[in-house]
Order: sequence, then structure tokens, then C-alpha cells
Amino acid sequence: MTEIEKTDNEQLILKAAEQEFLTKGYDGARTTSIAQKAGVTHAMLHYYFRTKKQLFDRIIEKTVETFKEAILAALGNPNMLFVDRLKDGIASQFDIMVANPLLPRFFLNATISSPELYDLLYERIASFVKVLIVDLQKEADAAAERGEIEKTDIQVLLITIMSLNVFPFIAYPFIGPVMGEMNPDREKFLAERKAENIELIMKRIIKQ
Amino acid sequence: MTEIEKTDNEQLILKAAEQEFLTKGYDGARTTSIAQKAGVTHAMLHYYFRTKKQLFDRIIEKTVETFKEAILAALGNPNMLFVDRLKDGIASQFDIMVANPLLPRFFLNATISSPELYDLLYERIASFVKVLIVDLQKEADAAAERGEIEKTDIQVLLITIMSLNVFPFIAYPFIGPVMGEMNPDREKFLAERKAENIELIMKRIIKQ
DNA sequence: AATTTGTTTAACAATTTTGTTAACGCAAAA
DNA sequence: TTTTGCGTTAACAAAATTGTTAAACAAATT
Repeated sequence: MTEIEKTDNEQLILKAAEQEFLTKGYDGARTTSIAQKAGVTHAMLHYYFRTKKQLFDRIIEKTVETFKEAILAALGNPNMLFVDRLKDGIASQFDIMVANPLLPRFFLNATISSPELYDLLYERIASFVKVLIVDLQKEADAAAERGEIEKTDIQVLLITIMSLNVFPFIAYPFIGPVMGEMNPDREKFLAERKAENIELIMKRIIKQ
Repeated sequence: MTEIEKTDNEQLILKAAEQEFLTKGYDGARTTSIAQKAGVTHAMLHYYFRTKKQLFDRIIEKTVETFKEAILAALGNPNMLFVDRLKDGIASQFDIMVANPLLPRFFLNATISSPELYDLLYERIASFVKVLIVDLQKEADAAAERGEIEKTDIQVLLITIMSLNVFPFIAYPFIGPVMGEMNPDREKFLAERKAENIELIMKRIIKQ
């Protein structure tokens, strides 16, 4: 075996594990299934990652970065004016969701089997978010002062944005069955949804 | 054992199973754990329900009714005028979520391990929803005609309502860690959220 | 009391899933 | 060439989880 192929097996397992864990969750994932997807014996999986839990932690480690990005995205670009910053932030977050549609479900699920995830999220994400919220709140207050927008609580607003941007991806499998195939075209559905979310927030904060 | 206790065993198992499945999902649930919670041997569980899957189906059967109620609730009371109907519907759905906070997660999770759930949801819920959407769309069109609200697509609106009303419950475990304990008082958080959701929808549809 | 019926228990069996080990192979270094 | 070390395989072991059974039991019916 050449060196490239060697290092590849570890990567193949990681890739297969990501797919397995993201679609089935920790409890539903099977190490044998991961090994099979990766095209290696399941002994190899244990050789490289020892236990299922350690392999899972590697996937968490990798995805938590994207998760963080997704949350921070909503807070927008600090160099833009408040309203534009917000529009841009909402759109950016939505785009990240489009690119990683399995992520929300995965994290919601992960909290069930690994409660220690809370601490990880806190140490990795909370500090950033807290600072940015304070910053954004100041801008919101200033914009409200100038009469551009209504007085707005950024924490409340952030939950609204997350709700609107994240829920459609979590619930996508339900939307068909429950609504009755109203959305044959995923692309179109997502484009409309993105525009609608921005519209909703704007109507909420812009002073009439 | 008295007679009351005897007949109760089946119920005790169902109750324990509901708690286990709702908090841990199908894959994470353990029949031994359910039996233990119910205070019976795990052989009893198999005596009454044969397999884990059959027990799970009983829980699905029970909870799908509440799930249906929750969705229909958002469509409001047909005897009310459009705007009031909507306000009332949003509030009602939110209240159902408060009363059944584990339900959304459970159903999102359940789709992973039982894909046949789609068919169940379709046959149980879709027919109702479809009719009510058509009904509500007519009312919305009429209200828009009268200049009371903006032209509104009810399917889009329904997804918005679900997003706003459901997401906070799914994500509740995250809100603390990520936002940094901004919500020490759950009651207060929920009351504010409910009002905010109604406000958001109203600002979106009411013609200024 | 004897019979029937449904319930309960404890021990066991089967299956699934995860984890381990010893032996083997191969490429690079000594 | 021998050695060293990592990667690989196959077979095995262990653990966890679900499912079964025979026998005991209890309550109601005859």
C-alpha cells in the first residue's frame, strides 16, 4: 500500500461515519454499517478509533464548527448597517442550512445521547455569541433611537431567526406528508422560504 | 397483589414506555429500562406487547393524535374572523406545545427509525389539513380582497407558524448553553415567545 | 374442590452489536 | 537480508439487548 492509500482508510471511515451519524443519530448508527460503507472490515474501525464513542466525538468535533458558523452567520457582518446586516445574516444562515441540511437534526438528536455536548457548545459557542449579541444590541438600540426600526431585543430576534431558518430543514420530511405534496420542487421551496423569512423579520422590526 | 394493581401493569408499562421513547427515541430506548421504570420484570413487557416495535407503535398511535391536534390547532376556529382566527390558532398551538414539549422532538426523531411513519401521518393528518388549508385560503383571499390583510399563501404561512411555535421547544436545551443562561425563568420565556410569535405573524399579514 | 384462564416469575436462549487478539503482510529502515 | 513498525485480516470474545419458555401462581368459574 502506498502512503496515500494508507491515510485514506482513516478518512474513508470518518466520511462514512459522518454520513451514518448524521442520518441515523448516535443510537441508530452501527459501527459495522459504517465500516461497510467505508469499504473496510469493522476491525479497522476499532483499530483507528478504538470505540464508537470516540469516532462519534470526532464527528461532533468536525460538525460543531459548522454549527457555530451557522449560528454566528445570523448575526451578520459587523461592518454593515443594521438592517442590511440583518438581511445579509439571515440569508447567510439560510444558505449554510441549505448546504448542511442534516446538521440541525443531528445536533438536536445528539443532545439525547451525549449530554456533555452542552458543555462543549457552551465553551465553543456561547462566548462568541454573547459578545456579538451585546454588539448587535447596541446597534439595534442606536437604529431604534434614529427611528429606523422598532425597539428590538436581539436575543428574542435571534431565536426568531433560528426558528424560521432552521425549522424547515428539520421538518422537511414532514412537510410533504402533512401538507400533501405541495412542494414538488425543493429548489423553489427553499428560495421562497428564504425570501419569506427575510420579509417576516423586516416587517417585524422596520418602523412603519 | 390486589386486582387494581394487576390490570394496572399494562398501563404502567405504557406510561413508562411513553416516557422512555419520548426522551430517548426509539433507538435509544431500552425495553429493560422501560420495564424497570414500570416496576415489572422485562418478561412482562414482552408478555403484554410482544416486541419493542409493537410497544413503540402503541406510543405512536397515542401521540399521533396530539400531534394532529397540534397541527390543526394552528388553523384556528372556523367560526372566527380571519385575523382573530389566526391569532387564536397560533396561541392554541403554542399552548399545546407547552403542554407537550417533548412531542416535536419525538416525532422528528421517530422518522429516522420508522419511515413508515410517513404513511401514517399522511393518512391521519394530510386529509384534514388539506381541506382546512383550502378553507382558510378562501378566507384569506376574501380578507385580502376587503383590504384587511395582504395577499397570503396559507401553506407558506402555516410553515411559518409551525417554525415559530415548534422550534423553541425542540431547541430549548440549546438556548441556555448557546445564549448563555439568558432565560432563567421558563414561564416568562414562554409567555414572551408566544406573544412575539403572534406579533410576528400579524405584522406580516396585516395591511398597513 | 377442580378447572380454567390469564398473569407472573426466573431462568434461559438468540441476536445484535461492540470490542479484542493473534497472526500475517508489506514497506521502509537498519 | 533482517528487523521494525504499521496496517490488515479473520476469527473470536464480550457485552448488551431483545425475545422465549416452562413452571408457578392467583383469581374467577364450574
